[in-house]
Amino acid sequence: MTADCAIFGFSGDALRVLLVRRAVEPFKGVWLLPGGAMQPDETLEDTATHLLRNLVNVENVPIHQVATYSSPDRHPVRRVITTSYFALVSPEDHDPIAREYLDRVKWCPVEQLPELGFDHRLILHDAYEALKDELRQQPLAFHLLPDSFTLKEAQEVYESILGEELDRRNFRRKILAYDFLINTEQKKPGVKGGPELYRIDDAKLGQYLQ
Amino acid sequence: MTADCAIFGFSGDALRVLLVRRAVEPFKGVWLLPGGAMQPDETLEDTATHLLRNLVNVENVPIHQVATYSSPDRHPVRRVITTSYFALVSPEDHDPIAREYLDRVKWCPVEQLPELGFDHRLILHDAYEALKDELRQQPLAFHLLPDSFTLKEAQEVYESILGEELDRRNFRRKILAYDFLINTEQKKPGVKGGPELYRIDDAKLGQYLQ
DNA sequence: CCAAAAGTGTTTCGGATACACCCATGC
DNA sequence: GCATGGGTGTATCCGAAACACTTTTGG
Repeated sequence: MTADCAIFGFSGDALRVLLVRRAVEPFKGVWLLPGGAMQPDETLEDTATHLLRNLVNVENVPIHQVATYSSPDRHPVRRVITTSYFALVSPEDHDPIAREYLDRVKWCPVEQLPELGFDHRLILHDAYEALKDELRQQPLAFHLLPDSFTLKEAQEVYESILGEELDRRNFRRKILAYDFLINTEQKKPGVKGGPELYRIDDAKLGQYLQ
Repeated sequence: MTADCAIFGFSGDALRVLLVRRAVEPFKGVWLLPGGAMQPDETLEDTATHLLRNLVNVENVPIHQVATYSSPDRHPVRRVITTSYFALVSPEDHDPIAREYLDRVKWCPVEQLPELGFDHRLILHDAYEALKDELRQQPLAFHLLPDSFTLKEAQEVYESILGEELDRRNFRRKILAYDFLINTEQKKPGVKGGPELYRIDDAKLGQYLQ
């Protein structure tokens, strides 16, 4: 029993997902989603949370269960049932660390995926769809932004995740309708137009999540 | 590793869910959702499908995965991870059969649930929410109806599942917008108003499912 | 005939979309 | 000063919801 995690990150340009490369057989040299075996006294959520801590060194990032995959032949050697999760983090937080049975770790743009081992292509596809569904229903991407940010930057996060362009004015109205956005009354220097900087009221944002 | 299944049935009056009562310890005499252990060469979907065949003798009923529960203490004796599914069947198809470690099986109205063992109250709650979400998005309840039926009967199925009353005219327009409903040009006798009977084009209905 | 239920069409509302103008800044 | 981007408001569209009248049938 394992937990596989699609760790999505936004780095300022494109949405990326963390991939690892196995250093041991089977599937040596093949790219995979990071995964870990569930330990005797932990939940699958614990397992996924440990992955996040070990690979990208983040704590308290919400994880979302997606689905469970149980085909008997999905792993060529032994029976492995896996439950998938997704999480959203900022890649800058920490460089991913290759360790144990992995020899490489990389942030891969979701539009330029290599071949993935096992059934991880399917798992990633399902996780990405779940991420988009969630983002359309609740504002779960604001922890990717710096302490203060412009609405343009927030919009770029949304567009990168959803993979589509959004109307600037409609996006603005939609997220300003929330009350967790606080106008700092300051303008971001060095940018034409002088965009206003906003920050998040964490307590109020939390009310919209989950 | 087990699969637990919330088997929902519509019997003409209210939405019901199939509950079983354990005949052995632990939790002897306690009501539960039916569940089964995954066998070595089957998927969890297979396990859930076998439950449906053994308990209510139906085949080819679509099942929907809901979530996986892995808390170490959810089962008092040993570690059991379970993946939940829901399915929609017609209770008239077959009387449920008590066998093996069960001494009773019943169709229980979802509004009058007894105490459930383990964490099955939570599992059932999640499954019911998933059922409602799915029904709002796709017409997955028409196999509960007889070969020919009135729109009123179809509406009652929807209302029982969703637990809310629907506007007759809006409901009518919404489902007539689909092209899988065929007017048989016959009227149902014995009912005031002389409602028209419809039947389903299975091939076209299938296009809207999944 | 009359009560009850079925068939039909219109209005309204809210959210989402599309779109145009003015203002602020960097160069 | 001018090109680029930011801030603001309005018209439109679409699906959902609310709603009233006529027709058909059983009693």
